[in-house]
Amino acid sequence: MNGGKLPTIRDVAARAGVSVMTVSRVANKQSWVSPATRAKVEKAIAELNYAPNATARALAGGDRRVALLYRSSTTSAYLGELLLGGMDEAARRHFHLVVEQCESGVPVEEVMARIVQARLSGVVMPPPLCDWDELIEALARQGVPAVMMAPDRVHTGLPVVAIDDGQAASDMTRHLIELGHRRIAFIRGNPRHRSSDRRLEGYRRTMAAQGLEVSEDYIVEGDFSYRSGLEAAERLLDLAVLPTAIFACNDDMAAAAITIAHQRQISVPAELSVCGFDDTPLAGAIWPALTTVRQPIRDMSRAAMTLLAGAIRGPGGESEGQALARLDYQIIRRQSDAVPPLHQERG
Amino acid sequence: MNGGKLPTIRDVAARAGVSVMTVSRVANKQSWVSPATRAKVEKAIAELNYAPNATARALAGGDRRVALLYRSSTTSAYLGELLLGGMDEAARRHFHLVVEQCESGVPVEEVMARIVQARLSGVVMPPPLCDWDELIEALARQGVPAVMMAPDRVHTGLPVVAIDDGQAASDMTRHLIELGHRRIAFIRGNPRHRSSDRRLEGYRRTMAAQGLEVSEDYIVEGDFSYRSGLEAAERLLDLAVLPTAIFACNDDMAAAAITIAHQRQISVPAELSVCGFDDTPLAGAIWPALTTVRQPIRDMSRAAMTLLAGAIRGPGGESEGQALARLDYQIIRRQSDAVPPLHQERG
DNA sequence: TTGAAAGCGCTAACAT
DNA sequence: ATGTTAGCGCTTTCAA
Repeated sequence: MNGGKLPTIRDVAARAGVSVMTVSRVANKQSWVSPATRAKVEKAIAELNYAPNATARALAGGDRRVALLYRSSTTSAYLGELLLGGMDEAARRHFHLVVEQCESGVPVEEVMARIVQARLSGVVMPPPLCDWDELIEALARQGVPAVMMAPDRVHTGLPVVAIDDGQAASDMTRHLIELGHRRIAFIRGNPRHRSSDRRLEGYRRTMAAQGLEVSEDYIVEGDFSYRSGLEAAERLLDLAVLPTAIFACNDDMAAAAITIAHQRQISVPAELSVCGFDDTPLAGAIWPALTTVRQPIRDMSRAAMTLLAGAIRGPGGESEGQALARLDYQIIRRQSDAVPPLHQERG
Repeated sequence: MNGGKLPTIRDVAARAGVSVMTVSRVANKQSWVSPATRAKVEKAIAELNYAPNATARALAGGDRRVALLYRSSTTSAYLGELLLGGMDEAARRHFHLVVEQCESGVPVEEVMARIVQARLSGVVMPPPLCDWDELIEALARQGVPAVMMAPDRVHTGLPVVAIDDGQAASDMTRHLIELGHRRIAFIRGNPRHRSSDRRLEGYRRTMAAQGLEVSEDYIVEGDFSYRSGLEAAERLLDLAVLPTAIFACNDDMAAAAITIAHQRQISVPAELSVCGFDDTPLAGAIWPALTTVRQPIRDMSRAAMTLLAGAIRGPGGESEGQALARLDYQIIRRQSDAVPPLHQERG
């Protein structure tokens, strides 16, 4: 052995009787190498148990660093999903994936400085960062490729990965209507997140399409937090004419609605159906388990990496232009939705 | 500007009128540099907005790569917490933190090969990896420093970070007893996880200390999953003499117990108190919100990094010896525990 | 206290 | 199809 040290490309070259360049070519499955030479090199690689040194490769200019930006407000579960999705895709493309915290209190210039100094050749921006306009503009000015995950509004010229929020909300609304619900209430998310608006629109559109009037009392505002869901649900269940279903903009608020219903002895789903959005782990662990819309975060993160790879080109090169990955959502039906009370009587 | 390129150590040296070595010393706050020289260099660094290139630094032999190993069975929430805790600590110590998946199906040799080839100078092993004996032995043989997070049994000579599971369970049990409970049931976790056993022991010890007999019917087995909690709770609530409290080995199983109670119209906490362990996000989002023991995963991950740093020494150097970081747990009281029914009548 | 030289392990650009 | 020559940006000797 080489003194306890790992074999280098030079060791392989020596053993195979070729130059290091040839080994490099074989290792990168690049360029033309004669089958005979390739075989020799591969044999040497196998015998030495050689694996290229990622650091050296990166220094020499091969690899690139891309970052997964996140806000501290991101839940660890979401972050974990992003990571699990992004990692292998990044590795496959010889990207180094680094995770960078990025707070809103910090001035954009400072964030940009960090990004530049970290030698990042691209960034993935999950919500809510993907809606920080100043940052997006600064990135564009500096020519740092970025891909947005589930942004509120689609910035022209930027790659985006998302599901169709409006369509998903529409589908869920239709599902409730088909169950027989007529009085369906809606808990909005933070008004600054436009994804909330798009979900609201999907809901409105479908209600209208089915000829169902929506009282404005039935649309209450939340901010995606469990707490806000508590308040929203109370307002809803204080109404003179109770809704038979509540569709919340995310799972936390839906869980809150279920909690309030419990407290008021309103049975879910017998008397009240409650649906959420996101399919967080919470959805399966509350009682009754939540019917919700699943966003494939992990797949979206993977797709974001792929898009980012496309957007990263030679330094100063022009951007790849817009790209959009629309991923499939799924309505996960559990136990929080049912035929409304009136229908049950009739049946 | 240097043609759009980032300033290198050489640019700084030139501008400060010193050698690159001096700049390197200043950048690393190392060795002796005269205050005057240091000032000059720092000025140049500031003016150029210089930041050392981590990749180059790593290649030249400065930095080290440490890995956070994980199993695919790890929830993304847990992984996220590990990451959030470990990252800054790793960065502060000039460690590159990489995240590596590590399945149980794979032979140990293969895992070791990956670890060696990835040039890892240390690994953090969260559960359940920290209880894979063969891997631990292989790591020791190869001299790869590793620190265990919340392992089932304490391997001599290995750094460990954990909370006192037994004491925490004991505290929670005492809390229930002080509320007035006498018939306290226990849902165990996977029997292969000894942390489950330690929690059970803590429970048993405290029950005994208070002179309370524990029927073996009151101790049922789960495997940490929500599903298993469902079954365990059903067995418990099928008993002739119902417990007034259920203490589950983790939050998922506690949530399951609450679900079953709901289904049987048993009011929680009025008729049945339910407590969990871990304080996952789930705990705060179910109804009633779960009283549970909080493990400071993030802090534990941070502590693990610190221990790992201590364990990593010059190549072939002797290990630092054993180290143990015992972190503080906390009993988070929410709404799932209360005085038992009988006491209420008396009061 | 500071500097000069020699790489770390690899790849890009040019030979051949 | 394969080899040669230069570095990438930093740190580590060793000298001054």
